[in-house]
Amino acid sequence: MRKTEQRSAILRELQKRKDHPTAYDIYHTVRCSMPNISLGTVYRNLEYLAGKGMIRKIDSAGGKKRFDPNTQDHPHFHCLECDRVEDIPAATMPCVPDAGNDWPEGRIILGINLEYVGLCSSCAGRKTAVGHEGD
Amino acid sequence: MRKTEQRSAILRELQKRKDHPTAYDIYHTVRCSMPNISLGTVYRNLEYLAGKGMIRKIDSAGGKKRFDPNTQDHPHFHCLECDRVEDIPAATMPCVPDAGNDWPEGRIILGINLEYVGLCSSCAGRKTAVGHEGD
DNA sequence: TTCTATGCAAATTATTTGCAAACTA
DNA sequence: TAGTTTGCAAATAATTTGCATAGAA
Repeated sequence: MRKTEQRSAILRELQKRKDHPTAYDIYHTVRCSMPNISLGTVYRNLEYLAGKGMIRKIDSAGGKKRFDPNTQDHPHFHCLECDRVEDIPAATMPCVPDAGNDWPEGRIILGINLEYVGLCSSCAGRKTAVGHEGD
Repeated sequence: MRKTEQRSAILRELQKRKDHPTAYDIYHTVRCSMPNISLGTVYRNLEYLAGKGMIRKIDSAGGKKRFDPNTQDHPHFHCLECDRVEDIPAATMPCVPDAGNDWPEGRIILGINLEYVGLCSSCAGRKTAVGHEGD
């Protein structure tokens, strides 16, 4: 593992964000201070860092992969309206039957992804407050 | 909504499977009895049926979308080794705080996706039974 | 110097879309 | 007949990969 400006910049950028950026999002931002960085490098580093367990890759609904600087198991919330992904406090994680150990039928659970889908507060407010059901 | 042979065949095929096929998997199978069906038709119908709530689309880890004839909220298990997706009885679903209603910070929860990742029984057995950690 | 990481572009993979023809109601 | 659905192929979108060169140890 070599320490490169690119890798540091990518990690630093991800860590300062609370939204859950895609590789392209990171690329787009890091590019401001590092105009020559390539999308491929961003993808490679994000993948690398996730492999090292320094960040977490989340497969949220919607196709694209997103990244999270928080490597601890915690739920996410995906808004169907604005497509944003928010964090949900880990306290609401399911009552996992022996995560990390054997489990029903001999499986070995290594991780959990819990995603709630629905409408975020802004989008929900916009729909229920006034009563415009008809969108 | 018009009833076409293709749509029926796709739905029928999905309903008879317990694995969680991708659009291509369905296409590949349905093709045996309906050689001219196109991938586009499979994608369109799967999307259509999911929209109608007749089947469920699941965004599992790994990039491709998979489909499930069971529309009820229930957990899935994704094997990191063989990439298979299995069903987990709904009984192990998390203790959801008012799913379907408002929730922390004004969100409205419409659905839940719970995915456990790890090693399925076969893959787990292969790794722990003999003690071949190296691989 | 040695070998990893980068930039760039081409290559893949998954999914979507346009359009004329086929088919259902 | 009227309007939906299909097949085919081209178009997108997201991600990966090959390769020569720049850069870190």
